[in-house]
Amino acid sequence: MKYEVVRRTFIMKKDIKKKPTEAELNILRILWERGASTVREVHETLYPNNSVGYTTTLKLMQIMVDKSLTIRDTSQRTHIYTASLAEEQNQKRMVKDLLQDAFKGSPSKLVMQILGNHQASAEELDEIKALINKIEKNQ
Amino acid sequence: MKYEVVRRTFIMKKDIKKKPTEAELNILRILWERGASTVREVHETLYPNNSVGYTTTLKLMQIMVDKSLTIRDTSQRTHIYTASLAEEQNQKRMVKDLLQDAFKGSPSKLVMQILGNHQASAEELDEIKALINKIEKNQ
DNA sequence: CCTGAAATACGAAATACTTCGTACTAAAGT
DNA sequence: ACTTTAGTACGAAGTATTTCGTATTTCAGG
Repeated sequence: MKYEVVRRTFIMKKDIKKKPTEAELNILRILWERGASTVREVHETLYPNNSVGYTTTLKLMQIMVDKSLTIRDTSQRTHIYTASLAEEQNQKRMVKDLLQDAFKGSPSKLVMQILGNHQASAEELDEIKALINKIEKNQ
Repeated sequence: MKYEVVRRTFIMKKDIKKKPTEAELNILRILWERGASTVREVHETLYPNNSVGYTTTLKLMQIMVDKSLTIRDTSQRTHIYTASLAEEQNQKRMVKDLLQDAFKGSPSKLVMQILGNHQASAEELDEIKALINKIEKNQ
């Protein structure tokens, strides 16, 4: 029996998710924190003393729509933006990069560095230990 | 749009070491790995197939001297470069940034993310647990 | 309807980062 | 001494990213 191979060809220039730039990440952080927001809301949260102009934020957020980092609802005059990249996805990528770039791919070295340099509560430490125990059981 | 623009200009301390760029970090990695090296050594390690020109690497390493990211010994015709930023210092900064930028400053969240997504050996996990126990005793 | 505030659209300047070409210099081999 | 080779110096082109100015649009209040 022959199977018809149905190949869907996407012209997906727009769908390639490039790593967000520094400025884009700042905006994503606000969107993750606040949820769907207008340009003005993002702008005022990010630059309470207008250290950059409103149109700068606007432009950036428009670029992010092009790059598919955000989605926007244009049904009203004032557009509403939402992060399309999930916060967790981004965390995953950033950790992967850091691991690669600065810790020669060794997760344990990275973990030891964090624990050695940053305060965590007793509860948090226990939680981590519990996770380790769980991992050890499964492997 | 008429907004009163009130901008604040921050004047930065001059001796603050700026964060190395992507390309600079690539070079630093080689220097940390190999120790003191010539431009040619770094270049050939980094681009074994000459995907970028020699003078590009040279220029970058010269810029890094300006920024005090490296030190160089010019007593011989062929200069010898050394990383002035220690690898550990850099790791510390990068982790701090990641924590700040993507994990709302919560080290335990970050640790959990790493352990959940990256394979570590039983020995490494034990090592981490040992460290946690030590921390718990001291706090 | 008109006007003005508040929004979007968009080109382009400004800045930051990377790459390269060319000039020059010192050392080594002939 | 002369030529080749391997190095540095450095301006400037090429990209990527960020910022802004100006034009245009929409809507609400008089």
